[in-house]
Amino acid sequence: MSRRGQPNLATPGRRQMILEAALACFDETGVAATTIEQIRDRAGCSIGSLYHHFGGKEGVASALFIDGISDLNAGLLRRLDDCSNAEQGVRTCVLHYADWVTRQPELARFLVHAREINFAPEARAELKAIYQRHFGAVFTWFGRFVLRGDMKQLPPETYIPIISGPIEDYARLWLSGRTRTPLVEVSEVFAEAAWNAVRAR
Amino acid sequence: MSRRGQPNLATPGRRQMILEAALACFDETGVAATTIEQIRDRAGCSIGSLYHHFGGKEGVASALFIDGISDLNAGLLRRLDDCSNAEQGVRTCVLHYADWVTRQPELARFLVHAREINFAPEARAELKAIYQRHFGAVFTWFGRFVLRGDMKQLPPETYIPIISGPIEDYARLWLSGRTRTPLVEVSEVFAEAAWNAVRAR
Amino acid sequence: MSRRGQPNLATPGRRQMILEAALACFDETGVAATTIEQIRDRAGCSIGSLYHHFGGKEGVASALFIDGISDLNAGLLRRLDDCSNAEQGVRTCVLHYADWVTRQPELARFLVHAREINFAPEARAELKAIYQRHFGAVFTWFGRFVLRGDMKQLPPETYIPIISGPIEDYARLWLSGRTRTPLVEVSEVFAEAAWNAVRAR
Amino acid sequence: MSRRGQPNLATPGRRQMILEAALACFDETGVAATTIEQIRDRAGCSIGSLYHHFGGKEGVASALFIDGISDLNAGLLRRLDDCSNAEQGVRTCVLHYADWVTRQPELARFLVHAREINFAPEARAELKAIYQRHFGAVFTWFGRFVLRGDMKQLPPETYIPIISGPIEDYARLWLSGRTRTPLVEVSEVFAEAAWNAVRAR
DNA sequence: GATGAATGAGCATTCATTCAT
DNA sequence: CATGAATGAATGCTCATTCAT
Repeated sequence: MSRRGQPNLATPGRRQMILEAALACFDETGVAATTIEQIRDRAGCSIGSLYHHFGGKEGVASALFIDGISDLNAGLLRRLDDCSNAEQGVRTCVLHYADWVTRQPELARFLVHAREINFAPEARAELKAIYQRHFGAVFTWFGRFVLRGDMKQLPPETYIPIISGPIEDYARLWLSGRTRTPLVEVSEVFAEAAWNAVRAR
Repeated sequence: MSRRGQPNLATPGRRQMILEAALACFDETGVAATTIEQIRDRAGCSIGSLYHHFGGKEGVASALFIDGISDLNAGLLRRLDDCSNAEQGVRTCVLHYADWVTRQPELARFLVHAREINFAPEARAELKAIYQRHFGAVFTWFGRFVLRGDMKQLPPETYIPIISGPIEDYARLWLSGRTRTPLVEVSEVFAEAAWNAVRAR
Repeated sequence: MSRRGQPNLATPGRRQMILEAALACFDETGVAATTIEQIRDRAGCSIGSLYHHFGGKEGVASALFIDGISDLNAGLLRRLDDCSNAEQGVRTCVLHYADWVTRQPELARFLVHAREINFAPEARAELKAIYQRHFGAVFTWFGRFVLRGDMKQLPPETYIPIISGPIEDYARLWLSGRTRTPLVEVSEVFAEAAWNAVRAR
Repeated sequence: MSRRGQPNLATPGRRQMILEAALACFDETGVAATTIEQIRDRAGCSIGSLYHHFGGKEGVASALFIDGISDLNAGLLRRLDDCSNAEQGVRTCVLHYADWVTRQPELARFLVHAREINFAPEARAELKAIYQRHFGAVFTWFGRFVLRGDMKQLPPETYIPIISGPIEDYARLWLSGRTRTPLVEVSEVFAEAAWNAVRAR
């Protein structure tokens, strides 16, 4: 998942250390409130090094976000490959999100708060391309089941909120500590609700 | 809905002008990035005046947020009063949110981005009380229908994400300009999906 | 010569103190190399105050430059008023420059090094207007003597370099300490040379 | 004119490429504002290489300046060799400067802005020696005509400002784009003015 | 000779907040 | 209640310079 060839595969390398330090800081303090100095402290590198590699806080946040969203997306597409009907597909969307968030809550918290990030134009473009590719693949996957009559025919832009909205909402709740029931204990409920919301009758 | 006795009901007064200016600034620049100076410019008042009335930027944001959330909540409870069964109640939750966001998008955008606000302890306490009162009333309203078997029996903390998650997700999409289809054109779809997700079979 | 109404005529006021401190710093260290901190130290004010009044180093330099050039120009026009023929006018241009530079060498040094200043667009516009007004007046004054045949008819843009170039060149030399002979001791030589360069034969 | 023995006369070599890149940068951005990084970009070399050859930005600027001034001076002495009287000599000083500036405006612009350069002590010493040698030769050349009574007897330090000041002033004007009339079109005017300013009557 | 990652002192700038008028 | 000059801690960022490879 590393986005650039590393000169040395053995050591984690400055780049990776900075990314990890930044994620921890963002998670504790929020992206906006985190200072370059805090990241520098935690990564144990110099300010110059940080700028050399990422060009600033936004650069770090962008790299982190793009890596994270790419991993989340790739995981879903892999799991959809093993599904053979609409219900499995819908449930997988919900369950994969719950699993992924449970496994890496810091990164999840970061992605969820991403609204604060001021992406540079290039990062913005890269993100847009990633989204288009991903949602293109997802819609292609589900399209046949809608055509076949297994799923309701709905305005296209409503499928994602209907299927993923509730589990994302609950994940936000859990990530922020406002509920203690783990995601995995309720993910089946959300999977069931999602399927009921879009299945054809 | 005004939270403090006003010395003069006729004039909008400094207080209100500042709140309006702040909302516009928050909407354009984001809460964190908005400076006192920008609010001052727009409100046409002095820095001192702003501090006199609200004690700082967070004070303005808190007042705005509490007024907004109170209005949103009160509206829902009023409309639930006119409902007589579970399906009407569930649909009303979705439709009221869609209506309210459509009528005051700036305020909605502000509430949605509220994560950035650093509420003072008192404001935090006031908010908590408001939420408890509100959700207590809402759960009381729906409780009998669950007991009566009209709605599924689910883990309590999942009802709100399941019913409101999708429309809130879509509202975020629309408020940020990433979709052009107005909320009212799809709110029926979300109301239907919500009801299907929680109705008993 | 103060460019803004002062709230208090008795005290020099922060504004003026900052200008004086800045001139001293610019003179010792050069505009580019002078730091805000140095000006702040010398003026005995806070950083915020400096920004409040001038918006940064360039703002201070602009104000200083505009005040200085205005004073230099105004003095010349006043002295030209007392001249009644071309020779007196030409000599006055040279002698006034020499006198002015001798009287306020720090300010002169600053004006001469002004190339380094990064004027804000507004300051640039104000300067342009000042130059146009000044040189308009000067050319009007001399115009009749050219028409009358007292002075050579030359390409218009060559008069100023020919008349003022030598004394300005020498002033630069003297201001930088590369010659020790005071301006006043040689200004008659330059006045004579200037007149010989442009007089009609 | 190369100042160090080159290992290879055929290729322009890193050294020359860096000098050319630096001149272009200095011309566009000014010496003080140009960064090592910009020069590196343009020269297509590494930072290390730049330091290896010149020891830093000032080193590049010094080399450029010394090469430039040497070329300008040498050209004048060559042309003075062909002159046989005072008037020809004076006119040549003016015309040579105009020609040289016209032929290499970027280098001329750089020499004119040289005030910003922070020469190293050795460079400073080398420059001083160059100036002494040059002006010694020039004064020797002109000396006999002053003694012979062809030129006015003036304070020695005023000759250069009087003869060269106007054309240098105009060159600055033209190099900065504030006048559009080419130097060659007015250089005769300045040559004439210079001669009139110093000729004996 | 060439490379470029690493360094960190140094600087400009912002902005919330105070308080005398 | 209103004003806005004054404050200065906090922060982002630049850029010359070093040095191991």
